[in-house]
Amino acid sequence: MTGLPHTTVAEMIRRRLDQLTPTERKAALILLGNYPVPGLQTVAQFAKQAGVSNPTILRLIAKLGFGAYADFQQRLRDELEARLRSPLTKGVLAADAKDLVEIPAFAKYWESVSSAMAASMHLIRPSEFDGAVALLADETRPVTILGGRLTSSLALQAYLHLRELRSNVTFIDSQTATWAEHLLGVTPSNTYLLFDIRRYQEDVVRMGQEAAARGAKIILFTDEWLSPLSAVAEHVFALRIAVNSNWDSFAPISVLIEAMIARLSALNWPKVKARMEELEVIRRKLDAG
Amino acid sequence: MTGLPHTTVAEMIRRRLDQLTPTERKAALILLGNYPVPGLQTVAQFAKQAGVSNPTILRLIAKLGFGAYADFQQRLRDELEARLRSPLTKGVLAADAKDLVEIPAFAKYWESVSSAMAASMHLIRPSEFDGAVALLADETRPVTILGGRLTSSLALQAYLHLRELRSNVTFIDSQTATWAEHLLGVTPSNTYLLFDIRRYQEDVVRMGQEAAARGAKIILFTDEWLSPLSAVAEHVFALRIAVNSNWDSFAPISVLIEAMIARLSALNWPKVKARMEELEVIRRKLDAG
DNA sequence: AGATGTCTGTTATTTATAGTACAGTACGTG
DNA sequence: CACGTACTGTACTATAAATAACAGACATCT
Repeated sequence: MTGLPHTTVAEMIRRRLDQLTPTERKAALILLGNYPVPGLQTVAQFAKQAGVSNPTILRLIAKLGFGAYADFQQRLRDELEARLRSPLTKGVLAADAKDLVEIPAFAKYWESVSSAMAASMHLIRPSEFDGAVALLADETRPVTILGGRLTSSLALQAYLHLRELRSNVTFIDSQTATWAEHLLGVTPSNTYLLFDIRRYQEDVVRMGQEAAARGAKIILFTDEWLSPLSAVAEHVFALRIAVNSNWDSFAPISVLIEAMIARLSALNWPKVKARMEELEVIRRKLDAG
Repeated sequence: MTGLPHTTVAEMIRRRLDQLTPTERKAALILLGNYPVPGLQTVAQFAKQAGVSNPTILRLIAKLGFGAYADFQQRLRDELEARLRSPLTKGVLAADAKDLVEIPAFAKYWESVSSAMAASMHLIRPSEFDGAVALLADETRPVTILGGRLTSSLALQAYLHLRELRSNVTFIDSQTATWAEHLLGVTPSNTYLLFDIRRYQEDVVRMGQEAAARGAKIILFTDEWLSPLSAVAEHVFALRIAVNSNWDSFAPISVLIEAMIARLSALNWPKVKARMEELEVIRRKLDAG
């Protein structure tokens, strides 16, 4: 996370290539050829791959200015991380380092969120995603959406978008008093979209369990520590939401919702388009009147 | 070098993620988050980065089927080499996408959101960010939050979090009938937090203009095409929300909200902490009663 | 041709790393 | 409430690694 050196190891080598002895150069070229993988091996492995002896490698990295082989490897890993980092933060850090400007608070947070998002993406199984989308696409299945104290903004996001795409979508608000009535009509043909992250909210959990008991299929959005609801849910999406803050980030979950909406919308676009146009007409009428 | 195994370590982890113990999962997620760099470190470094103990790492890689940590690292290096050989266009995504027969829908969307977020980050001026945070931090200024038809989920997110941090926060819901009354009490000591993206919603715009006319300071979250409200707003955050979908992504705006919350929360943590603890006590009392 | 300096590999030493055994903790179960 | 089980970290050991010291080979210059 700290500021990266301006020059890469590869550059350092290229600059001093003619100052190296023949065997050292041999090793250096092997490194550049498959950069930076050979340098991530042990000295012995690197040496063997280059066809030189152990100390030659050590002398090479010493000439490059490293005090120890471990330092050299650390530098390679830092470079690699910066290079593989999601496009999100790639440019930012370099630019800020160049300007010698202190990284603003939001940029640090941004970076943290981006890595949570990258990690989260790997936690989604494509089949699970498709399964959930299929459930949501089925207009014969009413969809009910519910979130916790904080996550209800996510629930609302899902609701506001989903209702543009299809009918039979219900949002359950925070007024727990009304929840019992919602449960009354639950049958196995219901789909529940639930949001529950740490610290898991008892009433939401109970609500989900009851819905599941009545046969409803549940799609759950939770964190890596898994809401108790994961036991009864048909589809569980456990994302990485811990970030560099006292608060969890909703971004990964939010993006997953959007991805589902995008997919849903793309899958039956003609139908969705027709619906939205109709909606538009009605809205205009209401506004005019 | 012989043919590489078809499954990557990342894939293996994803498949068995639910069979891992909590701490093992923690380590696994760290690896996936900066894949594959953490795994190229020593066991001790990896463990420290993940905040787990040495043996946990070893148990993890044992569960993945590796006989020794060295084997595990060798596999990571092999993957990395194969991956870097082909033109590295899109970092992690591209490489992992190759593993799968075809890039899953959500991965494409993810990529698109990532670049929108990266672009958005550059559109934020640090001074503007600090200014807005300062406004929100000022408890003598009541904060009113309002969003449009779809963006009200963002408004709700801001509201739910902000009210944890400070008092005097109001959320205006979509019932336009009540809006006039909200305007009645507006003075120059009011702060309005508004969300308005294309296609800009007339009623929200009018509401903001009227509040501005009465002296309220306005913080506006909008898109790069700028809501008409930007003319009257004190602080304007114009982010890039267009993505590879029929719908705009809320993620950049959402992350900006979170960044502000995080900043606010960090700036006066003792006070915030005290408030949250008090809230917790009250909530428990209500639940019990 | 002999001597000197440079380069390189082999062997020995030391450091730190991976791996193991064990014990404490928390959690669920009878 | 006691028991058993699963999980996790601490302390230790064996091992493999990096590094240092040494010696031979080669080339170059006097």
